[in-house]
Amino acid sequence: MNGLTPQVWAVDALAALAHETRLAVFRMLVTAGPDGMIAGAIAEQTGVPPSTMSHHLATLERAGLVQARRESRLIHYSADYPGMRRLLSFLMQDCCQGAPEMCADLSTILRCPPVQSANV
Amino acid sequence: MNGLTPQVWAVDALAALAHETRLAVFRMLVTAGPDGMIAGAIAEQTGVPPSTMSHHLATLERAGLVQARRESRLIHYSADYPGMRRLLSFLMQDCCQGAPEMCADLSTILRCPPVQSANV
DNA sequence: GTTTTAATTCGATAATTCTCGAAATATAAA
DNA sequence: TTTATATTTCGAGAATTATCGAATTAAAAC
Repeated sequence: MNGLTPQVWAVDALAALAHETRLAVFRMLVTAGPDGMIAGAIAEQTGVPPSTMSHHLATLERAGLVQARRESRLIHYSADYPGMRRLLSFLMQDCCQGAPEMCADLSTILRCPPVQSANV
Repeated sequence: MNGLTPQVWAVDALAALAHETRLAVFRMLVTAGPDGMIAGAIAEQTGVPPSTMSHHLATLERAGLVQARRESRLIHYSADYPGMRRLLSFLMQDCCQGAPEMCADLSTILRCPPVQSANV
């Protein structure tokens, strides 16, 4: 998908989220929804200088966890849902081998509509 | 639970996994099951010197992702299932706000027994 | 007690990541 | 075309993390 093994990609994605500011930004962007937020607002709302924030956003983007979209002078950053889903799915499947002790029932604690499970 | 806010704890846990060697070790320990593996075997199997591995194991333990248990001279490390579950649950609930684009149906791709979902 | 084995801690260096002001780029408005 | 605004890239210092041999601790065997 991007020339990296799943492990290496996962390490990058985990590292991207393993930072107080970047984790906060990702959460903000999830809350902001598909339109996301413009770079300046992200920097301001977190109290981080624009150049520093730019690096953090680039890190998140390289990791496939956020997307940038230019709209005239403004750059909108938004959460990359498939990217995050890929990470969750890696952690549950590859990393945890789907072990029920870690993975079972996680859906039930979410506000996801309960799956009409295709029973085996 | 440990004097840290959930965010700070999550950052530590993510950072612990955001390393090629440590991610590989965690996966090994999940595969090894509840008995885990002794420190020496982990070091040998990954080709990392014991002192280096000791640091990595300590990092994973501090993050609540593995457990150490001494048995005479040997120290067994095993995956901390509740710890990992806490991380997954943080990522899905707090971080992703349970957004279906990221979280829905993740259980269905696992070998978890399908949940007898308590429909609303 | 001494020796042996397993693992950790120490200590010092190397490598990476973080931070942020200054300079550069991109786009639009005047 | 100049000016203004939004953002990034550059560059360099600070901080953190990684690595691993040597020394140390822990437990058992001799």
